[in-house]
Amino acid sequence: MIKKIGQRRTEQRENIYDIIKSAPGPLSVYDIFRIANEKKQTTSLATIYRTVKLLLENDKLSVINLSDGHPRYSIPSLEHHHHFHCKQCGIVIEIEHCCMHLHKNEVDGHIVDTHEITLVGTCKNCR
Amino acid sequence: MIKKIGQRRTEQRENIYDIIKSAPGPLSVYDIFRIANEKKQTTSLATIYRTVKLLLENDKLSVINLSDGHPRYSIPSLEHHHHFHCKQCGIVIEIEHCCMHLHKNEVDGHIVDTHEITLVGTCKNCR
DNA sequence: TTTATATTGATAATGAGATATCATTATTTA
DNA sequence: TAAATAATGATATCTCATTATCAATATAAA
Repeated sequence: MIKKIGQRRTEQRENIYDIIKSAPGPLSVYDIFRIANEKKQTTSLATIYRTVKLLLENDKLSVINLSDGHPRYSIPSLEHHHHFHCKQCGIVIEIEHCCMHLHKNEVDGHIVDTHEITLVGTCKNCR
Repeated sequence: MIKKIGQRRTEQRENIYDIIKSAPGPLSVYDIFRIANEKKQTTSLATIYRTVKLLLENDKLSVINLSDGHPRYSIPSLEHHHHFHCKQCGIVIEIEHCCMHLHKNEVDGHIVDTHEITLVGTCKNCR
């Protein structure tokens, strides 16, 4: 249960936040929409976009961008972690381990074919 | 110089391929457009899109997707490598080293603030 | 050099994600 | 409970990357 989202507490916003919070990994807008429908919760896409934007502006969500072009949102966590992206079903799952375990082709029961690493910072020309 | 792109050899396609080949890292469509303009080469955006698509279909290019939503293209290389993404200027540079060097906050003179790792494969539910 | 046609450039059209609109509904405060 | 107004839902609109169109041009083969 989050303290406050926006100026009024609404069922839709609570539901959206809870869906993101209880997911095993970051969710896209359509993931949230689908899960809400499965739970028989009435939530329009417009409200999901509005709520996600609101949560982002208040630093209550973090974003990751994978290769499929759909940003995914999750509750920010202090722990350093990475993601597993299933090519078959598209699910994204948080991985506790860091890069030193990459030599194994299996993590938490998932088969790892490849990995993508992007270092982010300031290049030597911009220093 | 590439052997053949499409059915006819054109200056525009040669130029586009050369721009990608001589870049320090993968380029977006607009990167290519900008560089072509800087070189006083006449190349329309449509032709860049067409040429990139053509090269992709013939496995002469590989793609990476970063967090800004603009796919970037480079000549495929056999070596396993990763990318450095500058938050300031947006440039993407190939990095020779792999994950075991991530404990350093500097690579090739670039300052590394964070890194993003995505493992790609088949999740245990899809096995 | 001529002919056939692949390619280009300019621009209109498309498509999809995200946002804006606005009447209706729900929430908060008095 | 009533009043004020924030939020929702349905949908129109916007934005922007990408694709399609088509006349003009460039390339390759005869």
